[in-house]
Amino acid sequence: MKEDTKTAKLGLPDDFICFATYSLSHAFNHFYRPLLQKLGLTYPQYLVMVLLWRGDDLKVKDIGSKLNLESNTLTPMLKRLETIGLIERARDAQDERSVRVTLTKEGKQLKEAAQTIPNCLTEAIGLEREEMMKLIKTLKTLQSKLLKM
Amino acid sequence: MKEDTKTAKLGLPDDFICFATYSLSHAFNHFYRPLLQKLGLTYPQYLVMVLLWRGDDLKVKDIGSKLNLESNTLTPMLKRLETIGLIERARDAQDERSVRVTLTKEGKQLKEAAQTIPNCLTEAIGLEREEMMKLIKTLKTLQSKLLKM
DNA sequence: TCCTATTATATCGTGCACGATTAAATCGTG
DNA sequence: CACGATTTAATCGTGCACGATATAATAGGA
Repeated sequence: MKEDTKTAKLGLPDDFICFATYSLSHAFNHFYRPLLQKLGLTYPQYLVMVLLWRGDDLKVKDIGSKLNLESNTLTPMLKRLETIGLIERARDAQDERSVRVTLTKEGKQLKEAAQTIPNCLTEAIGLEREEMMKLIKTLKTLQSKLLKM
Repeated sequence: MKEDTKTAKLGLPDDFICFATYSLSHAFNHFYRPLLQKLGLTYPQYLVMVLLWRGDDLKVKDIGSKLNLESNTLTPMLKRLETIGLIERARDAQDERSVRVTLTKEGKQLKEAAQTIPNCLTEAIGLEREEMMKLIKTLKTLQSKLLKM
């Protein structure tokens, strides 16, 4: 594209990488939207469901630390997932401060319908697994450096 | 709640590149927030300002195509930038469908205060220029594949 | 025990993301 | 020239992101 020459000329690669990430993040959102619409999920809701499919019965705190989100974002989101009948929320009997999140029968069943999604992505981007893992590692390294500041 | 538990041990599926991007995008947000707070800008607002600092007088459409955003997001955001006195919005005399966005004197002056931000990022991530350009190219390739679906 | 600090979740306000829709200007073709 | 199609912004509703704050439960120490 034209903006390549434009930005390169101005010598702001550092700005440019935040542009690239910002843009790519939206692109993933665009890509997933139609697939997730069939499941009745938004993208962040899908991430929560993936976590629960991998290990049911998580505290809000657990979900938050894995997705880097806090209760101000998660509480309303989990309430929506509860409203549509995919999860249940209940105070932990041992520690009433915590809320435990568990899958309902419907929530567990949805996993089947979601199985094809990762394959759709793999086909779309057409990267070898090893190449992809390398890229992911690079992105994670970058992220940890940013958050350490 | 230190970063090591937030990033290094992110319990997300390692083979989901979308998770890494999602997380990295938020990490950029976290990184920029305190720096931008001094300028009175949010992260998306900063991206718009960077575009305008690179080349003043852009149509809403131009900004949108570079940031992958549309008028439903941009119009309110640009109005806020106008309210705080950094930009001006005016219909294009040649084509009244378009709105041209230009920097005010204050908007141009803010560029000086923003000059240090890219250096902060460069120091934080510690990547060689060439390595960075390579990564950016990879991200852009990925994005174009996703959007082609 | 009581008191204070910490922890976990919830609430509120502002701003961004985006599908759907609307309205107006312009374009293209007959 | 006329008129339907396209283009460009704006508007609306819902959901997410997040700082600030509130509330209740628990932990730890004097």
